[in-house]
Amino acid sequence: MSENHDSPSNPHLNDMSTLDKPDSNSTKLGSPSTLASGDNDAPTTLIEVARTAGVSPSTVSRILNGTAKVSDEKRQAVMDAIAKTNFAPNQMAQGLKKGKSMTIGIVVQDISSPFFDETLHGVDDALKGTGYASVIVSGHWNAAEEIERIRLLLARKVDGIILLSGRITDESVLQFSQHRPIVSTGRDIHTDKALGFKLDNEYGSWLAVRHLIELGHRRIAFITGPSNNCDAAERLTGYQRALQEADIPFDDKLVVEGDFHESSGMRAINHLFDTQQQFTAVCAANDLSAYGARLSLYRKGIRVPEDISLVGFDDLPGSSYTTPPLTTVKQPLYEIGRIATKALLNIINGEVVETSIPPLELVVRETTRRTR
Amino acid sequence: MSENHDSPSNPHLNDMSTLDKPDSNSTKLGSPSTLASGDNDAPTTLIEVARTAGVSPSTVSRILNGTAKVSDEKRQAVMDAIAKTNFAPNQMAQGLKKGKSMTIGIVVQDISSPFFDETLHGVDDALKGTGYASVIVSGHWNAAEEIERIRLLLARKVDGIILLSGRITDESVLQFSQHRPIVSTGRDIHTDKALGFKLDNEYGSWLAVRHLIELGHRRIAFITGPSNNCDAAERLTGYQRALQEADIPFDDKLVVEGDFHESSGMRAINHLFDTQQQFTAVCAANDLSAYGARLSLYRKGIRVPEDISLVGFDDLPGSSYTTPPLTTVKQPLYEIGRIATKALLNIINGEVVETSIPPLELVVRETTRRTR
DNA sequence: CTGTTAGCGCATTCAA
DNA sequence: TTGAATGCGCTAACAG
Repeated sequence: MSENHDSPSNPHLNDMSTLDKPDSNSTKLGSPSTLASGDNDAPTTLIEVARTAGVSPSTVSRILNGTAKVSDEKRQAVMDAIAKTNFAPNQMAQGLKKGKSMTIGIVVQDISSPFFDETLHGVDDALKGTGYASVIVSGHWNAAEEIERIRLLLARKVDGIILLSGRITDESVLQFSQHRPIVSTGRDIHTDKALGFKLDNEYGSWLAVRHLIELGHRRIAFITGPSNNCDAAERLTGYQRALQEADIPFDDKLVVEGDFHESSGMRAINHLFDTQQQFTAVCAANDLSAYGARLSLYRKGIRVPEDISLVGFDDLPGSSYTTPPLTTVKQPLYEIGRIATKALLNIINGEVVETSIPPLELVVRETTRRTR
Repeated sequence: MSENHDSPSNPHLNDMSTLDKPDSNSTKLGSPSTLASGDNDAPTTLIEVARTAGVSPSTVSRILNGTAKVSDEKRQAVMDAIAKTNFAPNQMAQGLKKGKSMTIGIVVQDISSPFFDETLHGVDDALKGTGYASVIVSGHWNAAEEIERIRLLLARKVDGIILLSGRITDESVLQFSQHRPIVSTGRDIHTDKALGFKLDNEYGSWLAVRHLIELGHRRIAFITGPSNNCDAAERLTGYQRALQEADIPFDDKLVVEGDFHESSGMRAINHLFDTQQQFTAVCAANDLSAYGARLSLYRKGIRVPEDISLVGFDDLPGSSYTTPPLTTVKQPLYEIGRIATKALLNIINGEVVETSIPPLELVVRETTRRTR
C-alpha cells in the first residue's frame, strides 16, 4: 500500500457528493479529504444541524425518524445541512431517550470455535439492514461466567439476548427474560419474552448409527461429549436406541468420553486400541472429535473408510474438506443463528414469532463404507 | 481485577460482582430470588438507589466512581441499597455523559472464518476485565461496505476501532482516526491516533518455499490469493525470491490464482493437472486453499507427502488436525488480536503504546518430505 | 406543519 | 463531606 499514489481526483467510493469546505480548518493530513468529508473532527450534533438549516431541533429529529410530515423546503435545508456536516445521530443519546440501544447481546461459549462462528454468521446476516448491531460475549461453558456476562449485557441495555448453548438453568433464563427478551438454543421455552428451541440430538445420532448399521457395522464405537452436557447425553441415547432397534447388544467398553475437542477424539481412539476393543466403525458426538479420531487412526495406519468407518456430528464448514470428506449429521448452524435472531427481533418488535428450524439430516460423504 | 476498597480507578460494574457476593453467591444458581434481581423487573436507577439509601444521587455516583470521599456510614447505606435493588448503572446514560461508550468496534472481513475468529479470540481475551465490550462488524472484503460499517461504529460512539485486513486506503484510516483511534493490521502507520502494523508476508512464504527447496524440491507450484490482495502479492514475491536464491527458474505455469478458499485450492490443483504441469510440491498462499489442494490430490490418488509435498500459510487451529497435519507458516493470529487490542486500549487511555508481534515462523508437520 | 418545553440516567460542576 | 443544579444529545409531548 503506497501512500502517495492516489490521485486526488479519485474519490474512493464515497458518494456523499458534498463539496468539502475548501479551507475552513484542519484536514492536517495533507491530502484533500474526500472521505470523512465534513472535514472537522468534532462530531456534529443534531442541534448544530438544526442551526445551520435554520430550523428547530425537533424538525430535524422528525425528518430523521419520519415521525411527522415536514415541508419539502425545510426538509431540503435539513438534508443539505446533514450532508454538509456529515451528521450522524449519537446513538448513546438516542438510546438513552428511547430506552433501546439497537444492540443485541449474543452469548456464545467459545469465540473461535467453528461451531459458534457458523451460527454467528447467521446472526450477522439476519441483523443486516435492521440497524441492530451485536455485542458478542463468551460464557466459556461456565454457568457463573455466563450469568455475569448476561448481567453485563443487561447493564449495556441490549434490546435482547441470544443465548447459544447456555449452561444456566431455564429458570435463570426466565428470570433474565423479565428484563430483556431472550432466545436460547437447546431448551424448550415458550413465553412471550423468552423463546427456546432445541434440535433433536437423539434423532441425529440415531440417524448416524443407523446409517452405519445399514452398512453392515455391528461393533460401533462411540465418542461422547462431556458428561455434563445435555446434547452429548442425548446423542448417546440415540446411539443406544439405534443399537437396540437392530438388536445389537450395547457394550459400554465401546463408549469413550470425550470433550468435543479434537484432542479428545485422538485420546478416545487411542484408548479404544489400548483396551483392545474390536470395532469397525466410530461415531463421534461432534465433528471436532471426529477430526481427532481421524488423525489418530491415520497415525495408526488404519484407513478410513476402508478399514474403519467414521461419522461425525455438526457438519462444520471444514468437514467437506477433510481427507476424506466427513460423513456427518448436519446441524443447520447458520439457520439457527439466522432464525434465532429473527425471532428475537420479532419479540422485540412485538411481532408474531415464527420459528421453523430445518431438521437434522445425515450427510453421507466419504468416511463410511459397507463392511466387507 | 479490582481491589475496590479505596482505589477508585476502576468503577464499572465489575464491582458489582463483589457487591453481590453476600447475596447472590451464597445461594445456588437457579434459585429464582437470587438470580436476576431482588424481585422486580423494572431496571433500577441511581436515583432510586439514592432514595432508598437516604442520600443524594451525587453521593451514589461518587461511590460508584470513587470520585470523592464519602463517609463510611453513607457508603454502607448506599452499598446496601445497591445490593438490595441489584442496581447497575445504565451504560447509555453513562456513555452520554462521559462521552465514551466502553465499547470498541472490530471490523473483520468474514465472521466465521477461522482466520478472523482466532484473532477475535485474542481480542476477547485482551478485553477481559477491562470493562470494554466489542461490537464486531464485517466489511466482507469490500471497501465500500467497510467504510459504511466504520461510520456505523463511529455513530455508536465506540471508543476505538480495530481494523482487521481492511481494504480501505491508509488515508481513509487516517481520516477516521481523527474521530476515534484506530489500530489496523496490514499497514505501516504511526500517528498518535492511528497505529498499523504488518507482518512480513514475503518472508513467510520465503520460509515455506526455502523449506521445500531444502527438501530437494525444484518444481514447486504456488497457489496464490486474490490478485487484488496485498498479502497475497507479497507471499507470491516471497516464493519468487526463494526460487531465485536457489537458481530455480520461475515458471508462471506453476502459479495458479486462488481466492483463499478451499474450493479454489481444489480448482488450482485440477488446473495444474489439466495443463499437465510437472511438480513435486505445492505451496498455498493460505491454509484454507491448502486444505482444498489436499483434497484434490486425495481424489486423484496422489499421496501427501509421499508423492507431493504441501505447505500452507496461517496455521489455523485446524491445521494440526488435518490428515496428515499440515506443514505451514504460523501467523500469530491470537497474539495479533491481543496485541492490537492492548495497543488500542493504550491509545484510548493516553498510555504508552507498545507492540511487539511475534515473527512468522515455519511449523513443520507432516505434509512435506524430501524428494526421492 | 413547526417550535418550545421537558426530561431519559448519570457525572460534575458549584456552593454549602 | 455533601446536596442542588446543570447539561450530555436526542425525542416526545405539548401547544401553536
